[in-house]
Amino acid sequence: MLDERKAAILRAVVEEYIDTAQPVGSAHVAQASGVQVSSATVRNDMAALEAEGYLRQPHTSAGRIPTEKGYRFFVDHLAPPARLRGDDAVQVRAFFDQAHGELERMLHDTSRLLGDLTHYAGVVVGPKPTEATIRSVQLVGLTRASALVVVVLSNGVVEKHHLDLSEAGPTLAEGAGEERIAAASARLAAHLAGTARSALPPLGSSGDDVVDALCDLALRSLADERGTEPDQVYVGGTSRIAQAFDAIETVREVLGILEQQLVVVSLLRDVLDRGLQVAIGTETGMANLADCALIVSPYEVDGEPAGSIGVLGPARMDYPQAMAAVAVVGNRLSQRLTEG
Amino acid sequence: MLDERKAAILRAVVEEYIDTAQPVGSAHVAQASGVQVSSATVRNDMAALEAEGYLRQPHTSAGRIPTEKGYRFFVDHLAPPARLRGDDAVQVRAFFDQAHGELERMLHDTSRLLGDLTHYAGVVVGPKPTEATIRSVQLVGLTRASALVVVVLSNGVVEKHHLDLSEAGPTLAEGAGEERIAAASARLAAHLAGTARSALPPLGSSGDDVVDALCDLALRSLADERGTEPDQVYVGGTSRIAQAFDAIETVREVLGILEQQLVVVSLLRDVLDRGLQVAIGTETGMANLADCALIVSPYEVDGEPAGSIGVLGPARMDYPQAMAAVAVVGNRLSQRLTEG
DNA sequence: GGTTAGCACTCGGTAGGATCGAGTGCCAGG
DNA sequence: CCTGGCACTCGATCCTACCGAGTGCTAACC
Repeated sequence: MLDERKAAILRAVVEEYIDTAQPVGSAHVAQASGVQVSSATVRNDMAALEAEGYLRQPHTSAGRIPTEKGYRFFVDHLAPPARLRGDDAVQVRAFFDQAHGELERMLHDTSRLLGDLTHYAGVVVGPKPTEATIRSVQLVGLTRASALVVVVLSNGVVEKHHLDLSEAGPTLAEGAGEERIAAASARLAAHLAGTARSALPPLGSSGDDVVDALCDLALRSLADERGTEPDQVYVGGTSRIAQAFDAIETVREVLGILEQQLVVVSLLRDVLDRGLQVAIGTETGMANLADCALIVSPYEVDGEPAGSIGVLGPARMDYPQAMAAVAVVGNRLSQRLTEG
Repeated sequence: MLDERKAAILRAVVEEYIDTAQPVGSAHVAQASGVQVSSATVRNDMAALEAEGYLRQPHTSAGRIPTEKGYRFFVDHLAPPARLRGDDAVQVRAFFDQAHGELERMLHDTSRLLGDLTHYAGVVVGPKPTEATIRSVQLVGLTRASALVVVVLSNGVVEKHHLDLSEAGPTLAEGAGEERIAAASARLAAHLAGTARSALPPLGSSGDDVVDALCDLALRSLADERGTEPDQVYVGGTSRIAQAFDAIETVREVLGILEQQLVVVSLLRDVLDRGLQVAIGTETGMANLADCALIVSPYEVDGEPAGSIGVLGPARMDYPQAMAAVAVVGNRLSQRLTEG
């Protein structure tokens, strides 16, 4: 563990570097509040901090910048627990007061909110669709050969699945009139209402072949999509990435990653699984994110963990502020999704 | 109008510049196929082309690069009409063969497809929700104090609207049991099925105050959201923007624009309204897109113009290839959305 | 022993200067 | 009207000198 002065010096270096993006010299640190010794002493301690792996020099005769370990120590032990800035808090409140309508839209806008608050990229992973019970099922005919299964889940999610009636043979396409579809719809509704989305019970025969075929098609479509349905991911504020980094190469890499939804999902999940709230550099598990840091938080619906939100920015991000933002938005979101 | 040789020279310059992003000198052009004169002659013609505004020199004693006018002439008169490359055609075919499921997902994936095909950013603007008739309406209770109106439109779009029952006074929240909700649901369905989404007829009294209140709440929610529902916009392949430009400043600006959905919608609409298929530089109407070009195409559902797709890239984009990609994807998308 | 002032040293960043070469405009001859 | 030739331009590149922020070390100090 670091003694008090070394910790204060590390903290000063991290804060200064986050602010200026320039290597920090001993003279600056000596002037920093909280450090009351001469620059020579600071130099000695900085050399020690470098030996212990908290700092490094980009090159001889330059100031120090934090290493991953340095940021980690800062986050774990030095970062002043922050409240949200006044007008940010107002913005969050306003957002969730006004938020309404579709879940997707809300999650999408939440990712933007995170981006706006932190000036980094906001990420939201939608709740897993399997964690809910079925509230209502409805079969709606669209054209002669196509219909839609609409499923409402208890968490407010609405799924829809296209059915191609001609797929199941000409008989079905011909024979399925309004009444038959209505019958199948009623049958499905009665059969599935209240069951878990992830466990669809098999359905017996009704005596009408066409109705049975329709129900069967719908059921199979629901079962099919269950596994293949990728988690919804919303990324807001990608342009902040271009603002946070000077090297265009880094921008390219990070944007490329944010575009791969599967990667983003597993990235957040991995970090949460390791019990982390903040992943710095290689802690993210992705080589391309070496210069980045990720702040994650799960959110809940009805007390159950549902999905996660996060912020991706440069390793030299304003951790206190960003952590506060993610925490507050996560809480508010849980609250908003739980109350109904 | 340009004589044949000048046109060939302009074409060679544009193609070379698109390829290399370097100013093109007379010697290169003289070697180009289609130009059989010496570099001195090319120089004379290039000076003339510059005087007429088709080319410009970044600085004295450098090669020429096309101006907006130069690109425009190239697109209008010189661009060889292109077919899609073989494997791209395969990719498009595979995409639309496999495409299924929700409309939103499909449009979202289409924007990615455009990005993949062209290596620029793909943009898709969703169909306007008002252009359809209502196929089915259903009211589903979620919790004691909240319910969901689910509306299926004839074009396959599924709208959902949250209702906050407590908003309408405690009476409603208390008095609305399963049966009342079902009654209201049936009443709404019977009343609205077949009507146009944009013209909701008023609803008379049913004799039950609670049911009436529920119907009223649902109807008002539908009417409310009609106007405020912004057009859905999907942008895919934003990382291509970072790859297409060297100047990080440009990347920042373009990404910033692509994040503003309203701006993107009106951008595409404006360009289409002016009857353009390609907007180059200032033709886009946005100062920040001076170095960009935009290719747009409308798509149709059931023969009616529904939305638009596009590709945003650098002014020095591969116009023939990108135009072919946008055209093909637009047609395929129309076809896919029309067939059911 | 820990702290500090002093000092020699390092080395990236910047500015000035020379050089190179791709590319031009122009002219004279075919 | 086209072309070879030629003087000229000017960004890009390389080199050098220099500056100064910052370091490590040592010797004095409390």
